[in-house]
Amino acid sequence: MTPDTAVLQSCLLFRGKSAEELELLLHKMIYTVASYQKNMLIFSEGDTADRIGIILSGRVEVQKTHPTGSGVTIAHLSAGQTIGEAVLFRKENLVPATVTATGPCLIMFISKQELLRLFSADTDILNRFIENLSERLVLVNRKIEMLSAGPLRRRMIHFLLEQAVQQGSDLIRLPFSRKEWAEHLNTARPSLSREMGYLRDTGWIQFKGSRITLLDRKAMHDYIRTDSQDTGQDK
Amino acid sequence: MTPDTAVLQSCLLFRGKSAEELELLLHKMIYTVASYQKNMLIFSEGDTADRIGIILSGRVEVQKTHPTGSGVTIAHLSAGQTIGEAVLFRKENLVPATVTATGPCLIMFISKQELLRLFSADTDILNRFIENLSERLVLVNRKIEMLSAGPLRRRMIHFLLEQAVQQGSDLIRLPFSRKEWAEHLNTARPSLSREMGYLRDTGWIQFKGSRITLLDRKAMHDYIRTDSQDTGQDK
DNA sequence: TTTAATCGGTAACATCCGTTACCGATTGTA
DNA sequence: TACAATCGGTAACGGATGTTACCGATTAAA
Repeated sequence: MTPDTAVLQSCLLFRGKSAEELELLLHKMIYTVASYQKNMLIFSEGDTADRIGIILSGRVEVQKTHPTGSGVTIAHLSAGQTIGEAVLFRKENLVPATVTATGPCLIMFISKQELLRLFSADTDILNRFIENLSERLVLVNRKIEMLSAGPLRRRMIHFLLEQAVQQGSDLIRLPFSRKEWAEHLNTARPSLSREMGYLRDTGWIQFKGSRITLLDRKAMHDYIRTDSQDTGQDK
Repeated sequence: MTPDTAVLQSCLLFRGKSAEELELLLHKMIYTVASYQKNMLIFSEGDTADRIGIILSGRVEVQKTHPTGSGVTIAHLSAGQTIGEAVLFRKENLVPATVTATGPCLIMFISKQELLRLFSADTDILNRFIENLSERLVLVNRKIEMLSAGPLRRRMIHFLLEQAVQQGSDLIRLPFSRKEWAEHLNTARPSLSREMGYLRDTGWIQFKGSRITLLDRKAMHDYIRTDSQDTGQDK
C-alpha cells in the first residue's frame, strides 16, 4: 500500500518536500503500512518502541491508563501526525501510553534504524523531527495549563475562547462529543452539562449539539481574567 | 567563568564524554555563563528563545503563568539539566513558561546557531539532545498523570508511593516544602494539611516536617486501585 | 419497524476542597 | 532580646463538582 503524498506533505516530518521529492523518497526508504479498525490497539502501554507511526488517515487516541483501569485521554491525533516519536530515542524506550484507533485508520511505520539513516541522508528531515518533538512538548504543556486552570467553568471558557480564536469565528464547531470533551477537561459529563446550562442561562453562549455560539466574548474574557486569589489553581 | 566539567558530564547533552574531551570542547565552542540570585528571572514567558541554558549549579523553577497572575509549577530543575531546549527549534519559538532561580545559581548558555554547529560536528551531542527532549516529554506526561489522578487524597497517595519506590524506603524525605508540594499537586496548602491529617489519623502515615513514613503501603495501594470514583474519564 | 444502545440534559445529594482566619513554632534580623 | 516574616497545622464555611438516576432523542442493529 502506498501512502498518499499529500498527507505526508502535511506531516511535520516531511513538510517542505514537493510531491515529486516525496515519491522519490518513498521508493528509496523502508516502511510498512498497516490498517486498523475502531478500538484496535496500535501501541500498548509498556511495549518496546522501535519505530514511529505516521497517521495516514483516520483518528487515534492517546491515553494514559491508570492502575484502576480508568484512563485519561492525553490527545487525539489525526492524519499527518506521528506517534511514538517521543520514546523512540529514550534509553528506556517503553511506550508510556496506549494508542488506539477511534475509527478505521491507516498507519505508516518507519523503524528507528531507517529513521537514523534518513536523518543523515537529509538534514531537513532531522530538523523536522526535532521540531515535531518540540511541538509535542508544547502541546502537552498546554494540556497541563488546561488541567490546572482552576474551576471547571473557567476551564470551559478558557477552552471555548481558544477554539473561537482557532476557528476564527464565534460559531464554534466542537471537534468531539460531550463525553470526549468532558474527558478532555478532566471532569464528569453531567458536570459539564450543568455548566453548559449555566453559561446558556447567563446568556454567554448558545448551543445545539456540537455547535456552540459565543454571544458575549467580552464577558467571558472578563470572567477568566477576574483575579480572585489563588494558591496554585484558582477560584 | 569556566564550567565544571563534572557537572557537564552529568548533563544529558554531554553524557558519555570524558573530562578531557569536554575540556577540549569547551575551548572550541562558544558559550556564556551567567549567575543569578534567588527569584531572579532566567527566562520570561513570551521571550523569544534563541539559546538553551544548562544549569551548572543551584535550582530553578519552571512555572506556567495564568492570565490571572497565578501560576503552577511545572518542574524544579537542578544542576545538569537544561532549559529552553523545547522551544528552540519551534517555528514559533516563544518561551511558554517562566523560569526563575530558587536560589543562587549558575547557568551556561549556548546559542541555537552554535548548537547546530555542534550537532553536525558531533553526532553524539545530537543524539543526546533528542534523548533529552524525549526525556522531558515523558516527564511532563507524568505530571499530567498526576494532575488527573482524581481527588486530592488519591493524588497524594499516588505521589507518596511513587516517592517511596524512588527513594527505596518507607521513610520518605520530601524534596520540597508543604507550600511547594501543594503547588505541585495543584491544590491549596490547607487542603493538603487536612488530608495529611486524615492519612495520619487513619494510621497510614506518620510525619514530622519533611520526613514522612509510610506505615501501611498495602492499604494505600488498595485505596488507589479501589475503583470507586474517578474524575469521570472512566473507560 | 422494533429493540437496543448510545448520547446528552437535568436534578438531588453527598463529598471534595478552596477560602479565610487564627495560632504556635521557627527563623532571620534589627 | 524583641520584632517581623514565613511556615505549617487546624477548623468552620460554602461553593464546586462527582455520583447516581432518570428521561427523551438519536442512531444502530435485528
